[in-house]
Amino acid sequence: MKLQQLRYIWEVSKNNLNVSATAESIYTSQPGISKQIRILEDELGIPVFTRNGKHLTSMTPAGKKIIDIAGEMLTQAQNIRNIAREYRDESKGSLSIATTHTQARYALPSVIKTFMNDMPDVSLDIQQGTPVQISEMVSQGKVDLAIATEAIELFDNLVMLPCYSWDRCILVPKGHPLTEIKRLSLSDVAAHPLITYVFGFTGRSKLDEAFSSENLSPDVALTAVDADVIKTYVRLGLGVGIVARMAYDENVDDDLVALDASHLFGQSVTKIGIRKDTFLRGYIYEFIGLFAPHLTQELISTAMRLKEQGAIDALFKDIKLPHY
Amino acid sequence: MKLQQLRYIWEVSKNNLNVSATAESIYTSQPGISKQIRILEDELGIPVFTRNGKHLTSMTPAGKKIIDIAGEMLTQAQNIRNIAREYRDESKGSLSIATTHTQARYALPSVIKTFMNDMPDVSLDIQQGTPVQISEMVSQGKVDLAIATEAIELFDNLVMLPCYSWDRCILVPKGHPLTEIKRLSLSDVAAHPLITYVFGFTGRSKLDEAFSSENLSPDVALTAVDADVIKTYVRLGLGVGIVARMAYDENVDDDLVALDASHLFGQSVTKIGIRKDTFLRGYIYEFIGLFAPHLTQELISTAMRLKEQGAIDALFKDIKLPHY
DNA sequence: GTTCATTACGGATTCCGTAAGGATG
DNA sequence: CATCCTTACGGAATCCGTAATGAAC
Repeated sequence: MKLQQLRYIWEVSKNNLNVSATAESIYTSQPGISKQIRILEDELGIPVFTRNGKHLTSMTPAGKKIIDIAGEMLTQAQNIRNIAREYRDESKGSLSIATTHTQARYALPSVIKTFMNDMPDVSLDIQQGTPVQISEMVSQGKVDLAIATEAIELFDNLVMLPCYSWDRCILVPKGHPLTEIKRLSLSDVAAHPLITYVFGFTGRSKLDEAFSSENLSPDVALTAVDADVIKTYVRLGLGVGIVARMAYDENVDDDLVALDASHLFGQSVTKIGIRKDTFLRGYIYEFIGLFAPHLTQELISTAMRLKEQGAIDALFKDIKLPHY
Repeated sequence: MKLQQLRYIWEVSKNNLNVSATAESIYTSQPGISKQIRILEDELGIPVFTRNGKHLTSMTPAGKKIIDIAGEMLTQAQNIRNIAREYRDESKGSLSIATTHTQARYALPSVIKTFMNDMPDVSLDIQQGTPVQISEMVSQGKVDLAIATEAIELFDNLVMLPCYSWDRCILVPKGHPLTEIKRLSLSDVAAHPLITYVFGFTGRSKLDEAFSSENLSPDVALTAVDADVIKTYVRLGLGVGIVARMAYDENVDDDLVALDASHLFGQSVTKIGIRKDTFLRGYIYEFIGLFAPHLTQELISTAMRLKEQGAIDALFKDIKLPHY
């Protein structure tokens, strides 16, 4: 049994059982993969894949289990390489982050500036996507970290670290009737057409919960994936915006008024997602610490270890999160 | 990185960093191991071992971590082989058990007879040792199961499955003064020289606890590792024996009297120990089920998964154990 | 007829053994 | 001087690419 062979069956399983496509994706020859898979199957004495003539049609039950374990072994092999690199040169390496527009635009810039200054030899790579996409990316090991408010909990090979909680505000143009009201109610807001985040984005679910709990069905005139777009349409007078508080900058957005809405909708929590079984380089702890100072290396390591169970829930229950 | 290389560093670490001894133990040449270790270190870019001239003196910090992970990977490789064998021929294979004299002599025979009848193609192998030795053996993967009352809990890579609880009895020759007493007390017993198990064996610790909780320090005249030896000396009139109840057979031991001692000493629980990260063949579940019917495949699998945490304690708290 | 996996084959590499060399205690 | 690891070297096995073959859709 060779690591290479395990890698091949694993890659083939991730490529719809298409050996040719797999060969291309990992830059090797197709017969090479075929051959090695055959050798492995011979050694194990069972087929890993079922074949119809010359096509791979499915995985055998044993094959499924074997491929799962192979995947874990490949992760561990990568961990060994990462440990070696960590000890070889602590400060060099790369860090890839997948996140949403909201984080990339408002929460991350200051953190990234500091990080790039502190760790000049780490190359950073920020990918953007929907919460589900970025969770998937980290789940598959294509990036190191996911930062999002939604969806991370859907992947159970991810450890979820709460970073900070935040509130929403209502954005209206100056002179809008809502600015006259001292303390907004949900029905005040629901009386106007709304402009807010697309479903599945940036805590949108909290909004829906709040309205439906009061049996309100507001007119959502327009949805967008990011606050900049929402602001643009608010400026055009198409409705009132509901965005994360941190998306309002009184210097830049001085033609708009941000009305406090923290009492209307529950707080949302932005989290970091990490694959539970990976070795984390020192500078990754560094980065997380900059983003969420309460997440010490100690705490993160414990969370990774506890992840196997629901036991992890208890770990964060006494932690006071920063609030924005 | 090759699995072979990982195996070499792992084996060397288990052989006091002696490459020659390692080579002998795994039937290969010493330069072969040296070479592969060097190649691995070159690839990783860091030394795994520290060297003083030509002697390996210790593991580097990175090396320690790497060897740990390598050990896990080797276990997983073995799991893959076991899965393959399981699907190839469910009923063939081997099962090795390490246990104590008490189990091998009194608790296991009927189970083993049934098992060998049910699974004629599984070759059984029973090893005997002290509780610590057998726990070590299963911890290192040299046997599949450990069965003992003591010591299993000391190894934290073992899952511990409670099998049955049992009581002790006091063995005396016929006509011994203790047979006159209706309900024995601890001080009654402590008035005579005692013959019982060696420390660290077969629930001996429960005995010590019981006596010391009443501030009694009995005269332990003789200790032995097994009940047969103890019985022999009781027959010679050298003292009263304290043995597991199951060790008294009224047919064979009709020259002795067994006095109930279940109220004097706490119950002991015999457990099975299994390495937490191994794949279990079907017939292993079969065997465990014969030994302890409440241990279903379902329950065992859950226990293995929960082992990572203390969470496992909760799993068995509502299970009613068989009692002997 | 296109897509896809297997078989065939040759060259380069790797692996592993024996033998010799040099350091440690 | 006995023990132990490293280096040197040669034969065997392995790996991986290209080219040809044949089955599936």
